[in-house]
Amino acid sequence: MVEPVQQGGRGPMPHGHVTLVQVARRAGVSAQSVSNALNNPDRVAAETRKRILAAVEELGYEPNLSARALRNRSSSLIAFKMRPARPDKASMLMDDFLYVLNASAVEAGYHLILCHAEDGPAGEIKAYRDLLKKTSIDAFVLAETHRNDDRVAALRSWGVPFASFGRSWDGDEDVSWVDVDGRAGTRAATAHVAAQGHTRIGHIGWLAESELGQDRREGWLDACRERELDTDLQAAVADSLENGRQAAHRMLDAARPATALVCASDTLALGVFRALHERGLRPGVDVAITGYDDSPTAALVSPGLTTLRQPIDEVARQLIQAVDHLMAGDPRTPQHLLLEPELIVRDSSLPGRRDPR
Amino acid sequence: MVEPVQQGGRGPMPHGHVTLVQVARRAGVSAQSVSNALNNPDRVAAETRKRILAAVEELGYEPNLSARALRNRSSSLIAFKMRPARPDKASMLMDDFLYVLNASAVEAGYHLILCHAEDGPAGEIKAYRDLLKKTSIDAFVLAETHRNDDRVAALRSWGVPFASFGRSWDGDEDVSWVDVDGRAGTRAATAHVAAQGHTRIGHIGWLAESELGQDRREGWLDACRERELDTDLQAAVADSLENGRQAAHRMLDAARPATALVCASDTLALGVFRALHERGLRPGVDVAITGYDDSPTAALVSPGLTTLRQPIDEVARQLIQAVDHLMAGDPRTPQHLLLEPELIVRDSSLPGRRDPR
DNA sequence: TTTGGAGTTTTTAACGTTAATACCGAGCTT
DNA sequence: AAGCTCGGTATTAACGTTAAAAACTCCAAA
Repeated sequence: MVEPVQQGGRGPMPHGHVTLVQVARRAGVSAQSVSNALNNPDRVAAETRKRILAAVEELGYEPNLSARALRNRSSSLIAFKMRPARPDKASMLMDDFLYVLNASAVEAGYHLILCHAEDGPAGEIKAYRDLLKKTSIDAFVLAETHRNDDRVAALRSWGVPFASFGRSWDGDEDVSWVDVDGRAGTRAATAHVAAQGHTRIGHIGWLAESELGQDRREGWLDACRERELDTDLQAAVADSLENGRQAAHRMLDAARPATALVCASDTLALGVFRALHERGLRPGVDVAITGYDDSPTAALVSPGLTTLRQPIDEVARQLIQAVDHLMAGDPRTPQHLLLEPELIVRDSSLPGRRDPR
Repeated sequence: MVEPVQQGGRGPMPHGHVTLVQVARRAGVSAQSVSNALNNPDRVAAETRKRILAAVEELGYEPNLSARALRNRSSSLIAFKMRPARPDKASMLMDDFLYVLNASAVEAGYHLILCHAEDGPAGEIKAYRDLLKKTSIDAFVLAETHRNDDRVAALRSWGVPFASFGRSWDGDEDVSWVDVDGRAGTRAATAHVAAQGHTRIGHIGWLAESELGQDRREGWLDACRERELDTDLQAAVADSLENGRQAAHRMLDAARPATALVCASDTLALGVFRALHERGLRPGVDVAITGYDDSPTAALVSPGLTTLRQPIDEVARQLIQAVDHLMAGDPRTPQHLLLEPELIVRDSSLPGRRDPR
């Protein structure tokens, strides 16, 4: 594919692909020695190695991954499956996550290949299997694990290394995962509004089936209990703007209405914004609001939305490190890593200063 | 990598990878005949072919892509480079684009592999080159092309098929591209607010260097001229919330202030929201606003932001089709395809109905 | 002088696939 | 009957790499 290129200056650029054999000829050794010089440096004499590396440099040699994959059954590919973007959601940072995941993968000497599956969990497993059949994949990265995740079972039964963004909710110690402490995050958000003097703090969270939602709810409960505040204002709904809006109306219509609403997502929080808008109330000034995720939207709305920023960059980096360790047979694996989200305070939770202009 | 799996029911699932030779043995033919049965059906007798396909089915054979890549110098991989997500921007739909790009790629028998480059344009080209050196890539998909794009020159000089999201601004007819008609979109948005009776319509657009920004500005100019409206209210700024905010203040402070603002991005439009918020004015009711992109945020803010939705799903599909055609040596290539964005009308551009509740 | 390594390098073979070629028999032509 | 074409199939070789084994060199120990 790569044709003769006038790369301008800087050494001769030979045409076509440079192979081991060409490097070997140049250095006056066998192909195997070149391979060894690169992969098992201690097997070649220092002097020879220097000569070989010079030749590698000079010819701009890069090992061919297909050949290597064929021979070694390891492709230096890490697979990841994206979800379809739901239009309603406040953009899930997938974007950024994927970028860093890829960057980290490349840095560690891998490449990211995307996986695609049409339908539900069974389809996803089939997709993994098909991918494995046709091109050896070194490892998988999973996202959004849930209780009794079939994907985990499948990958494990195939003996393929993987790490998941999302802890193993069924307490399976044998899985490498990285996750964000939603409970601590929500507790921090709740503590923050409590510190503003609020005592009627409602929580708009996800359905009870959602482990993630339950985790976040616990944080709110923790903070309320620590302060002996009421915990009667809570909603468990599916994640959508409309549900957030309706839940907010309910909590503001209550006999003793909420003065602050802690939400399990930015999407829900923006639903609260809408409800306030409809009632002629002002976010922050009249009712304190916090979201979760620090989606791009949170920074862009007026007033800005107080929210929790997940360290997704770090999550991505650690996931790659985790699979890398797994592949290297690191004895300290499996790794478990629970990261803290960061509270980003904006005007939606602050009573004061309006119209800075 | 794939270990013995109890797949439960449905035929014997042999362990390890199934190879051509195994299928051949099962069907009582040579390996080459199996290969032909799959790749050159007309070279084998119908009867034999049937027997072979049965064996393929039965054993669940999938050709090994590494071996194929090695032999054919074609990997069925399509490479795409993501940009880092800019925090300030209203999420660029990359998410969705990438999802559909991958889905289409898989549907067409390819896989998407992500590319990573640290620094600017030179780094990107180097990344492409490195990738090509180590694993044959069938094609590239580029995004955000600009005038005199070095990447285009490089890929062409290497003879690698590629298609770009973004027309060839320098009028190079020899490139396959898919793009969205920003001019038509902005014209439609401007016409829409004009139809609401606005006559002082300002435009907040991007810097003149940006071909994309210039294209969108033309649409606004078109619509204004068609109606003989003033075109004195315009700003050319970098894409950020803050710039949008400042530009809006300027246009509202003018001797004859704007009553409607057509923006080149949702990010800028949200800057306008903020400016109005600071002035105690209401989007839609007091000043009509339109954005561009239909980012998730546009639907979530209150009031909803009128904006232009790019058919990115279609763009992604067409890009894959374009590279597919290129690889197939389709004589109708290169393809050029200019798609129309869709105006999404929300309350930010409508005077009436407040507080539906 | 032989033996035995240790250290270094080369040779061989294989990973799974497919283009190119060789082979084979049936049906033609001359 | 010899020669030819042709549809169908099998054989060979090669893509670039690396594990495994073989070979060679040098030197210390027996």
